[in-house]
Amino acid sequence: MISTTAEYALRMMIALAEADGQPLTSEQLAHRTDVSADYAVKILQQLGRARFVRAQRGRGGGFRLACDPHEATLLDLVRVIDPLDRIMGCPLGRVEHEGRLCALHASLDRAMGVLHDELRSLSLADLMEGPGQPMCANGTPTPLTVQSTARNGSDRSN
Amino acid sequence: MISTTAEYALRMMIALAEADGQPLTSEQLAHRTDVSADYAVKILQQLGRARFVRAQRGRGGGFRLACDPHEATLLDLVRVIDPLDRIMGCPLGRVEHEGRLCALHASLDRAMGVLHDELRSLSLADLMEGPGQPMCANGTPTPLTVQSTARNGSDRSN
DNA sequence: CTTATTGAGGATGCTTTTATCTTGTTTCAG
DNA sequence: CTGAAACAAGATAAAAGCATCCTCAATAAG
Repeated sequence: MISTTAEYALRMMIALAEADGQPLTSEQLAHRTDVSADYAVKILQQLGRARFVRAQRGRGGGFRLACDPHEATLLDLVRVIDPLDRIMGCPLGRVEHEGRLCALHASLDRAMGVLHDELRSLSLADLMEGPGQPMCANGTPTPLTVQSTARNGSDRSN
Repeated sequence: MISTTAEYALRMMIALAEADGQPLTSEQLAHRTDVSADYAVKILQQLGRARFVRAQRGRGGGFRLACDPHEATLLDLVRVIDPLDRIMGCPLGRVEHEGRLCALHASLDRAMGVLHDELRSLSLADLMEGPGQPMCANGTPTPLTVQSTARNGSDRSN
């Protein structure tokens, strides 16, 4: 659904938001979010070009949040990395489907729509954990493991 | 959101559903759905192993639908190709987040949940076009072009 | 000014996904 | 039985995503 790089970006944005204005070096961010230091820099550069963070070079430098955590939505942040585009016209270029997508693409676009809505409904501030609840990642390097659910309706235990 | 291979799979399943029981060769399917013939076979094999289609070898053979178009959901079909997994436990393996995901992963899982719901709400039959409305793909090879929407609420013109 | 610190950005390599190629097996017609 | 039609499956190749490495530029301390 979203790329691993996009998840890294979200983790680092959360870490920066929790740092509350204080600059963090790429090394610190990488360690806190369990992202490799080299790759973290690359992602932070993309976030910088999108104006979500500001970088300060040299001694005492680092990265600081450059947006209001209550304003920046998950959708905004994810889309810095993943296009996550709505389907605007027939991907196959069929003229008769312009302005009126076929059932397949209309459905896929609708799915993208609900995904957009969901990701837009949450801000960076919503993802900040309280002081006692550390974010998922603080220097515990572990392999990524994810499992599958069969066919259960909705199931939002949150 | 979903891979191009998954979209190919959906296109071919629609073409098979519209063929109404009549077997279609991989060549015919590839042509109708604008997928390369070689790659189409690979995807059809995956759909066959998942029991959504049945293959008949030899002269006069081809692929036939092996499921009820009203029963097979988009979710079922897409997941033959893309895992599209819910997040069951902390992807970073943090013990304190097992059974209770952190805000980030809870949110990403919720987004995956609404995507599941949306894709599960539609069946293969829902994607079949009427006789006058040909599916998006009938031998018009054109590059895939998709565009982006800025920040517009919901926007389900469907 | 020199040096240490820190981000910027290009080059490179590894892995996964996407796509193609080649060989084999099944099936039917003649 | 032979040959053509058609799927099966492994090997290979090309492209995209993920990750690392190296050199350069900016900044601050001494």
